[in-house]
Amino acid sequence: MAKSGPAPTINDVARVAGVSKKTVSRVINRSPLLKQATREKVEKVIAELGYTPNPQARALALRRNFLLGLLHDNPNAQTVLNFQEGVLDAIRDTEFALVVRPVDRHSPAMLDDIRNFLEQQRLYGVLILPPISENDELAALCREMGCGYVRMGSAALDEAEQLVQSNDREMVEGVVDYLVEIGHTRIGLIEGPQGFRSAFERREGFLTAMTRHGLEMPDDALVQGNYRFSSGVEAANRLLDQNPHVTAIFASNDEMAAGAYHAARERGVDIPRDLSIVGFDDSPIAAHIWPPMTTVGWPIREMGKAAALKLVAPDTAEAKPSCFPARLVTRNSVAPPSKKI
Amino acid sequence: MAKSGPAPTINDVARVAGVSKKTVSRVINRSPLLKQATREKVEKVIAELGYTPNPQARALALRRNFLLGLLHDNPNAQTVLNFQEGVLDAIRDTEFALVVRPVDRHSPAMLDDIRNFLEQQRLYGVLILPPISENDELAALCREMGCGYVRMGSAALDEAEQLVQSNDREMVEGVVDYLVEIGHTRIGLIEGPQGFRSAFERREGFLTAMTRHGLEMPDDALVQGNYRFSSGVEAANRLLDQNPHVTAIFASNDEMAAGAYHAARERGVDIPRDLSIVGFDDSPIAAHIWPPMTTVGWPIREMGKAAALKLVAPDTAEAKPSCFPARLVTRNSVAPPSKKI
DNA sequence: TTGTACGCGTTATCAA
DNA sequence: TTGATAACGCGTACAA
Repeated sequence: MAKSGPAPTINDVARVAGVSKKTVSRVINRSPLLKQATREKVEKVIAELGYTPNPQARALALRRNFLLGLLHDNPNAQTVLNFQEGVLDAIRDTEFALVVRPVDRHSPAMLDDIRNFLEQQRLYGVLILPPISENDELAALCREMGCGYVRMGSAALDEAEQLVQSNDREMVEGVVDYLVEIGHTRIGLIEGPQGFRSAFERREGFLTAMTRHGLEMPDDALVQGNYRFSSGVEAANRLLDQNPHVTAIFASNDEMAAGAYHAARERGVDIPRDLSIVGFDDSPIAAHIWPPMTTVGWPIREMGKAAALKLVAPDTAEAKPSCFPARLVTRNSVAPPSKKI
Repeated sequence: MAKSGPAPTINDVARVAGVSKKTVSRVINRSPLLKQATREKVEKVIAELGYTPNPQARALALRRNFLLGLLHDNPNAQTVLNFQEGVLDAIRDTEFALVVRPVDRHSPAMLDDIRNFLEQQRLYGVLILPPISENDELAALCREMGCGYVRMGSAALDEAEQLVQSNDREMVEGVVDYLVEIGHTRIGLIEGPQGFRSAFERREGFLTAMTRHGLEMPDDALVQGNYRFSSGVEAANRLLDQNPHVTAIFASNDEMAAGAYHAARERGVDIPRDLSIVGFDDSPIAAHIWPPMTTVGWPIREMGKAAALKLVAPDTAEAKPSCFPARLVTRNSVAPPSKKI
């Protein structure tokens, strides 16, 4: 280790090693055309001095920062944080750091804001979470600015190099299959808001499976929510107002599913005896609510890690996959329909 | 607005304005010794050209980045994200950006990691969330590195300039007062883990109030958890194993309180008829669980904003307060004790 | 395979 | 009050 004091610079290393600083620079940047002996000599000095390159100087010279940006528009907290953890798994012990940037997709100035942000920060690349990951103009902006990007989504939004996705549609088909298998025929859907690709995919999966099973899907069995708890309450109330009401509900996310729980409780409808509920996300609420909720869980942290690796180490094996299958997490909110209804 | 192309630099501004670049620099940095006319002339050119200083170059010259760091060790997701939102409220439309850095307080290398991080990134300042905000060595490290810092906590961990805190102890006293007022005398406490100042403060508040009311606090009415759901389940089971059991439980956070809900349900203990429960945090689970939970909510987002302002604009009024009182959020998990027990 | 000289865009020193 | 010039630490032509 070096003695404390002003941190050693590339010049110190060059002087001590008896080479030019360009040679040191080559070692740092893994230039292939270097004699092995030189490289080792320099590396030894680097270790002795405890030298690390100054990121600010590099950023200035390269016109590019060793910073990854996380762009998101307020999906649920757990998703953002899990993804963040994954990104940090990927860049741990590297020179990269993560800067977080929430944006407002309803603001007309959003794209300009992001443009300024990218122009200012000169990011190495950005990771974009849904729902703004679905905005193609934003992706185009990144390309135009020469900023790497990876989008996270529920469908094939982009090329594999710029994408981590899950198989929402297929998973929801599986949910319906499961419910039908144990006897449900009247199944309600609480779908997510317009303009969210995840909401679209999940609805399509739902409807596809219903059709495949030859099941009717009356108009009033499909209610739209906005991914918030209260919209789940309202939607479930609409579904339960009918007589007879559906025996099972799939909600497009856990928060709305929790809202459906709430509505059921207020009416004295027992879960799962009188009503089965399945959510999507496997957020903490799903495990903590009573009865524990059956839901679809997606590997968000792994997706975050892979997304970051696509930017900082695109050639590693872990950076290759772009589809991350979700899985059904079976708990206690589903049962066969009771006969009495 | 400027035409697109390479962004204008300070040299462009200087040339067009017919001054030296140092003068432009003085304008940017609000140097007081500038003739008003010169300043206005330069500012006009800056506006015309759409010039903004290059952060990388500034960072290199100043040896300091215009970056705020958020250091946290995995408290709950909602807390981190709310705080983050507050920080971003504070730095919106400024040159600052936020970099997030989760750390592992159990790692022996934590302090070294953070030291490297600070040395590398040359942050303007860091915001530290509990529980690592309680680590005095970490604060000392920041001072040593010349890095501004603000800690968030449940007590007066530091000087007002480096602190945003809530009044946990007092609030929990209020919770006990409330429970006693409506008739509870046997109240259980599920406390947080050792080494968390928040856990300590909340316990002290609890015990102080119990003593003040002349109420007994048997050893088996106090159970320790670790702030996780499952520990809340276990703790509540211990509390409910007793006969007669407590008529009310205060849990040191919502997640454990939700665990207590779970335990109660499994035993057929009705909330709030047979058992009142109060949590702490006002996290989403509190509003979404059944029955909606009475809990203590603290203004995390405001705290985040104030904390950031203490670093970037310490002289503004909003940066002054360091204590942010929590408040009791009354919902439906509390009722007078039923007679039958 | 290695070194020299210069550029990146800003701030700081010190003299005018 | 302003300006010339030298840092800041690293990368890149281009030459050797």
